[in-house]
Amino acid sequence: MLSERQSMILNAIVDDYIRSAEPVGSRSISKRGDVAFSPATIRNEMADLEELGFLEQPHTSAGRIPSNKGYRYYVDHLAPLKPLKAEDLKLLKQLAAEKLNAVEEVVQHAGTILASMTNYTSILLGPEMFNTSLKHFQLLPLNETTAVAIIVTSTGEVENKTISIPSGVSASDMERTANLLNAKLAGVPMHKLKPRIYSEIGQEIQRHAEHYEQLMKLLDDALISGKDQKVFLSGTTNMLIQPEFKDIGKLKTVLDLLEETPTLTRLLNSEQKGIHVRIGSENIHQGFANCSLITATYSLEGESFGTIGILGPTRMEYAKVIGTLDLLSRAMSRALTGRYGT
Amino acid sequence: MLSERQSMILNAIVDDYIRSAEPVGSRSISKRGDVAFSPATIRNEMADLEELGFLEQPHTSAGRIPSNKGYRYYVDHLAPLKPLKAEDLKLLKQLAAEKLNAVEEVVQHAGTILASMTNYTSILLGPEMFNTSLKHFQLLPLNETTAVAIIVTSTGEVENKTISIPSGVSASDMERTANLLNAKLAGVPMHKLKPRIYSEIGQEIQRHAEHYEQLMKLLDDALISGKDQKVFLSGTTNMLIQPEFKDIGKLKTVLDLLEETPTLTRLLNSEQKGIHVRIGSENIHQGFANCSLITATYSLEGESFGTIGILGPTRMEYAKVIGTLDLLSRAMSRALTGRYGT
DNA sequence: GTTAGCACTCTATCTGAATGAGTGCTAAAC
DNA sequence: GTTTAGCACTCATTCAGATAGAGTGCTAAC
Repeated sequence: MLSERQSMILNAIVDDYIRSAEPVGSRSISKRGDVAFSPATIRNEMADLEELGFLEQPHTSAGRIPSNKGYRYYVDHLAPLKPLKAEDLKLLKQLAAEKLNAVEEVVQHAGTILASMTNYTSILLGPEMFNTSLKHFQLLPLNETTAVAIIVTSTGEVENKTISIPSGVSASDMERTANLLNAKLAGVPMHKLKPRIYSEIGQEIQRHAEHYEQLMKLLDDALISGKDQKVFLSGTTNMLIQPEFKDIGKLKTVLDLLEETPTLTRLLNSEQKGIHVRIGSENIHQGFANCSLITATYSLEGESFGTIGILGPTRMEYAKVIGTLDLLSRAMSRALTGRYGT
Repeated sequence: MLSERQSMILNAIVDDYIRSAEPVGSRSISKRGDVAFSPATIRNEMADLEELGFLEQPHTSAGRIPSNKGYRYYVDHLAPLKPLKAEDLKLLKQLAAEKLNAVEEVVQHAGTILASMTNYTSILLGPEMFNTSLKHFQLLPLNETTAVAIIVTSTGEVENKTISIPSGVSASDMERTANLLNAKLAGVPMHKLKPRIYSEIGQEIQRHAEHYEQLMKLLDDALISGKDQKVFLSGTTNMLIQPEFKDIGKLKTVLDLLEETPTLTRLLNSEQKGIHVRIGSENIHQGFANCSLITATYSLEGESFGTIGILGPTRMEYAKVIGTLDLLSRAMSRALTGRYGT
């Protein structure tokens, strides 16, 4: 492992580089004050750190920049969790104070705040269906051929889907079916809905209405929606101000990826509870090779509920972002539990 | 006005510049073939055109580039409506063929196609509330303090809003109120909803339920939503490939503006029926000074319904975009009328 | 009215020199 | 043995000057 002094030097280099985005030289480290050795000594250590893979050198006569391994060490061992600035705390309090009714509004607003606090891009995943249950189901015919299916969840999320009515199915058939679902399945977790329909409701439908097959087909269509978590993006243009993305090509790669909702969902969903940091190539998608992603989960009454992420260049203000994310995820959990807890 | 020959030369210059993004010289015009004069003659005409304000010169020894006035003349007089390429037509047909139920899906999909066909950014405005009517209204209590209000329009759009229940209002109060609205106001145009509530429903509520004031307040809250048209963006990253936006500063100005939904709504809504071209400073917002916006409207049974826009640099392929937009707006109108027409 | 010819202008590109930040090594100091 | 001063060396960046090339405007000839 690294010696005390090596740690200090690595820490100083990462810190400086995060601020300046320029290779860090031995002299500037020596002058910082927190590493009281001469440039020559620091140079020797830097050579060692490079050999160990924690640092890289763009070219022979340049300073050093952290490698992914270097960032990883920095994050795992050193990052001192600075307390947030007063003005940032005020922004966070604002979230709690605002009178937001719908979960989606809370999530959306949290994303905006996060992006403006960090100057990076925020990616938030809305509530997982997994943890909400059915509040109300409705089938509303629009004309002879199409109808709208509306699902309301326990958290007040409304999903809707326009479907075509299978031939032969009447308005009263649909009404009866919807009533049946509400009577039998209100309160059932969303992810258990389909199995329950097949096991219980099917027979009931068969008894009460004609066109069993068609009605089941219709329900199948109606319940496909809402499967996917909603993705909220904020601060995408913050990517533009990062010097590592002054190259339009790299920028486009990242921005294009940010438009792909499924990619984002996959990216954020792969984390368990708590705060996680993925640095550069540790990211699943290789288009994010120059980026780091820090994620946290928020919850409703202890049940993990959704994910918050901050995407920025690998040269990211880890300490600040981790601190912010930690506070914000707690604030969100509190806000939601206060509103929708039993 | 311009002479025949001046027109030809202006046309050639704009055409060349749209392709190359580089100032156009007299020699290259002469070599194109369609203006059979020597460079010297063309130079004389170019000097005149510059004096008249149709052309600009970046510096003394460079070629000419079109001014906004030049583009305007090009668009108004010259742009020959080229027939679309076969592959593009196929893409358009695809839109008609796809089985899309909801209006929003049609709009969204049209935007994607448009962006990929033109390589610019598409901005589409969803249906105007103005032209849809109420299909169904519902109030669903979530717990003691909050409820979800759901509005379904004649086109199958579902708007929902979570609201807090004024104290004293009971579930049965809400149910009765919702039933009343459905009975009395189904089929009423959305924009007439509020006036009708005040004039007719108010008294009814007063007769049937307690807490008149609170219920009216609740309805007021519930109907605020859905006021704004939805904005669909596609191909924002196409801005990055335009050489005029290799300057990150300019790029950020435009991309930031694209995130401001109200600005976009205002921008697109200011047009009457048909196709319109706004060039550079003709745009309302001065952040779009380097851009041109081409808009078209789509309709349902002749009633103007929403707007489609293409945003690109002033150096835009006007002929192609206008042609595409014309076809697409017709295709959308057809698709919608086929599905939701009476 | 049109065009060839030519001087002139201005940008972009290349070259080479100077600058300076930073390293690695060696030898002396602690 | 550890630390540091000193020095030669490397490499990117910057700047000035030279050059090439694209394009113009003007004049005079056709």
